[in-house]
Formats: sequence, C-alpha cells, structure tokens
Amino acid sequence: MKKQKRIEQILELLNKNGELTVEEACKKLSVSPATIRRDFSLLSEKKAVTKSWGGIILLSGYPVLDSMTPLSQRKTEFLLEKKVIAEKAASFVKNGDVIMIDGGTTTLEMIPFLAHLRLKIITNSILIAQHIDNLSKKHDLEVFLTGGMLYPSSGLLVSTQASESLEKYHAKWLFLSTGGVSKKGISNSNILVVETERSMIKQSENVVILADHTKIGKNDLVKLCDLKDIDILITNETQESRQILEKMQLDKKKTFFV
Amino acid sequence: MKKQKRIEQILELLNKNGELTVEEACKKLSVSPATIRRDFSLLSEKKAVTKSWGGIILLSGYPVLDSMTPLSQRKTEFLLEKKVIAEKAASFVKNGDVIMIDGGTTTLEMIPFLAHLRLKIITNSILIAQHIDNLSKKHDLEVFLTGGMLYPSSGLLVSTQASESLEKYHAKWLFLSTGGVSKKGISNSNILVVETERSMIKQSENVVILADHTKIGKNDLVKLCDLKDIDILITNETQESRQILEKMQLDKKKTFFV
DNA sequence: ATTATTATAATCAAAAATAATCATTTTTAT
DNA sequence: ATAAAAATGATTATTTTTGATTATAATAAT
Repeated sequence: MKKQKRIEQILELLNKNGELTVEEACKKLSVSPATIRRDFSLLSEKKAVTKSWGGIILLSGYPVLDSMTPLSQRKTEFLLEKKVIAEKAASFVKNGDVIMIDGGTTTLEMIPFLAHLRLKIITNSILIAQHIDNLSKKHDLEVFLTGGMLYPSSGLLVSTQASESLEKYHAKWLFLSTGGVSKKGISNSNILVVETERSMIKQSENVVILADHTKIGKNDLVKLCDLKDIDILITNETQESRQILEKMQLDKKKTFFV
Repeated sequence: MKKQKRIEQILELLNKNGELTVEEACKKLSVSPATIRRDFSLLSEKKAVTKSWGGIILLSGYPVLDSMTPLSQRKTEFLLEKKVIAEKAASFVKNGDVIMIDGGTTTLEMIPFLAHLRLKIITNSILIAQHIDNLSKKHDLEVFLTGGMLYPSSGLLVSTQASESLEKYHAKWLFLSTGGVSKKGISNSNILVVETERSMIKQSENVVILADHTKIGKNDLVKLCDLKDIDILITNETQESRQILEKMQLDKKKTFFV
C-alpha cells in the first residue's frame, strides 16, 4: 500500500472513533509499528492529530489536511443532533417563502429538508449557496448571495458591502447559527460576522436560532442580540441544557426541544 | 499511443480515484515506468497534480464541491492547455495588484499560479472564491465576491446587484473567460453573465482574455465587446487557430501564444 | 519507591521508487 | 526522402521508505 493512501485510511479510521491505537492501525493496514508511528508523527506535525501514549486522537475542530478530508466530512461532531435541529427549523418554511440562512454547520444541515420547496434563499455563506446549487436540481430554489469580503477559512462574507447588500432584501424567516445562548443574549465568535448577522436580523420578520446543547448557557466573544430579539429557539434536549434554559425563563412558546 | 492522448487518460484515471500509482498507470496504458514518471512530472509542473512517492494525487485544495459531486464530473478536457494559458495570464500580475477574475474553467486554473502573491481579488464566481480560500493558507490573498443571484449550476453570480457591487471596485487587471473570439468580437453563452462581465470591464484598466484554441473563430450567443476593447489575448497555438487569428488582424503585441 | 511491562525513539540495512543518462525508435519538418 | 527533433525504454546511481533491532522513556504493578 502506498503511503498517501495509507495516511488517508488512517484519517478515516480516526474519524470513525476519534482515536486510533498503533496496534489497531498496524493490523488494519498490514504494516509494521515503526511505519505507523512515522505516519502518526507526520500527522501530528501537520497539526491534524495529537499524539497520546499508545496512539493518536483527533484534534477536534481542527481543519484536517484539506487534500484528504473534504469539508463535508469535517465537522461531524454531534452531527445527528444538528440534523434533527435543522429538520425542525426547516419545518417552519412554506412554499413561496423568502428566507435568510446564516452560515454555520447546523444551518447547513437544513438544506436537504428545504430542497423540495419553491423558495428564495438569501445567505452570507458560499458553502450554503453551493450546497443548495448542488442539491436543488430542479432549480426551484433561487439563491441570493450577499457580496463582500470572504472571511478566511469560513466561507462567510463580511464587510459593509455584505451588510449594505442585505438592505435590498426582506425575508419572512431568518435562520441563525450561534456560538452561545445565555441569559445575556445570543453571541458569536467573530465581530465581522456578527455585523452581517445584525443586518440580517433587521431585514427579517421572524428570527430563528439553531443551537445544539453545547451552546446553551455559553457566552461567545461578541454579543449579537438580546434574547427578546429572537422569535424561536431550537435546541436538542439534554438534562443539563434543559435546566439552564429553564433558569433563563424564555417564553415557552418560543422554545422547541427536539 | 500518442502523448497527448495518454496524458488525458491519466487525468481521467486520476479523476476516478483521486490518486494514481505509477504501477497502475503502467499497466493500464501499456508503457514503461519511465514514461509514466515523465508524464507525472509534467502534470505536476503544470500544477495539475501533486506528486507523492509511488504515484500522484489530485492537486490539494481544488474546489471539491461536496461529497455528492463525483470527481469524475470535473472537466479535464484540454486541461493542460488551459493550465498553460492560465500560467501565462498569471505572469502579468505583480505583488500588491488588485485584480478581477471572471468565473470559468480556464480562469480557475490561474489560482495556483497566484497563490504565492499578495493580492486583492474580486470575482463573480463562488468556485474561484473557494479555491483561493483553500489554496492560500497564509491569507495574503483577499477575496471579494460580488453579491447577487447565483446562476444555477455555474457557480456564477448575476443580476443588477452583482453589477452594482462591482462599481465599488477598481482593478488593474481583469481576466475574462470566453465562449468565442472572432472578428466580430468576444462573446459568451449567457446574457446575465455577460452583463456582469461588462461591469467588470468598466472597472478595469487592462482586459485580458483567456481562450483555448476551441474558442478561436467562434461566435457564442451573446456579444460581450469588440476586439478593440480588449488589451491582451492569450491562447494556445494550433495550426488552425493561428491561421484564423491572423485573418482577424489583431495587434501582434496584444496576442500571446503559449 | 522500585521493578516489571509496555510504548516510543533512534539506528541501520534491505527493499522500493525515482532521477539521470544514453541508445533506440518514432515523429516532425523541410 | 532525409535530417533534425522529440519521445521512449533500458540501465544505473541515488533517494526514499520500510521493518527489524536496540536503547530509552513512560506507565503500571508491587
């Protein structure tokens, strides 16, 4: 087996379990421990994995070598939860609606659930735009992209141009991804992105937040808006997240657990 | 088997699996390892592939749309010719320039040849934007995307919004892909795309046309501009295309054969 | 804390792949 | 038809990769 192929398989095995032992890799790939160790070291140098005694673990959230791992395979953490949240969010949308979709791993999962509808979709994410284009073969989904500067490694458009171009649109629904939901409000990690999101809020009738349980009770770097500014919160239920949310005293009609 | 044909087959085999070993290529194409290695080196020089011990793999960072789009659908026709044209076009660009890049299969190939520079790039193509984002790890390339409606299955942004947003930029160079180059002028297949391209022309100091030999002497559906409106034409030389171009009496200094 | 066990790192020789060279064949131009 | 140029395959030297061996370091057991 060639080296390149082997490295790819190692990453695949790693993606499945989040960790991989030298022994296991040896057996599955039929090479000596020495070779596996060299491969692990190489991956560790490139910051794709962290080494631990006995094997390697996935450095979560880190963009693994691009050539090997397509973006679609990358952020698989809590993917199932995200899909369920996304499906619920998509259920609000009706034929003929105009909607805005903020860029994010959870909002991206909405697309398959929207593909059968006739919609106009406005987004600040080239990944979402592309995903829609790929999935909607009948072209019943019209996609409008905000212009602006592409924020590196995120696929998101930012800058005043992005905000200004949004002023030309009105939407019935806005679906927002988020970095944190707490009593203090909704927050995200990047100020430039938040500015674009604020413009989206201004132009939308109903603001829907998609937040998996890891986001509940968290505050991210930049505040986006207050809790009162949002219309619907969709999240997945865990004991912890439910408790925190109850303390936040959100309107029950506003919150959906899936 | 002819060299040209063989190179094409290599790219096809590569597209099927994303990688190709010397051994495998030898067997399938019935030539010696030495020849295959020479072919691989050539492709690697043209930035079509990256070499690895034992074989070659697709150039990392190529805009993989998502897992649903099979690699085999990617255009490899005349890829090498396009690469050479793209390399020549990129050679005009200097550090610090502001450039516009129109969306197209040939202009897309310019990106690897620009990745080492410090540039601001304005484009109407989400594929080009994404490719730059993937390839430019140091983020010395700033990407600005026009807004607007995403024209289905093309990755191109169109509509008045796209045109209007372009009015905010000025560029030293504009690199245009094209559907046809003839005595009657430059033409393209889609009227909406052409309108965006006209706005790009207005905002640029130097207009460069990238056209492989199949485009020479052809007229596509929509006229974009006259020959006098362009500053540089880059094309690959074939007996036929050279003859046609000579009849067109273009300024010799304007035309570059590669 | 000390020893036993196991994992890793370093070193080296064998195997595999590549690059360089050159003679031969094929293609191209005149 | 002939000479020049380009491409090919075989040969050889060089480089990379690999697995085995041995020494070192980390964990586990007593």
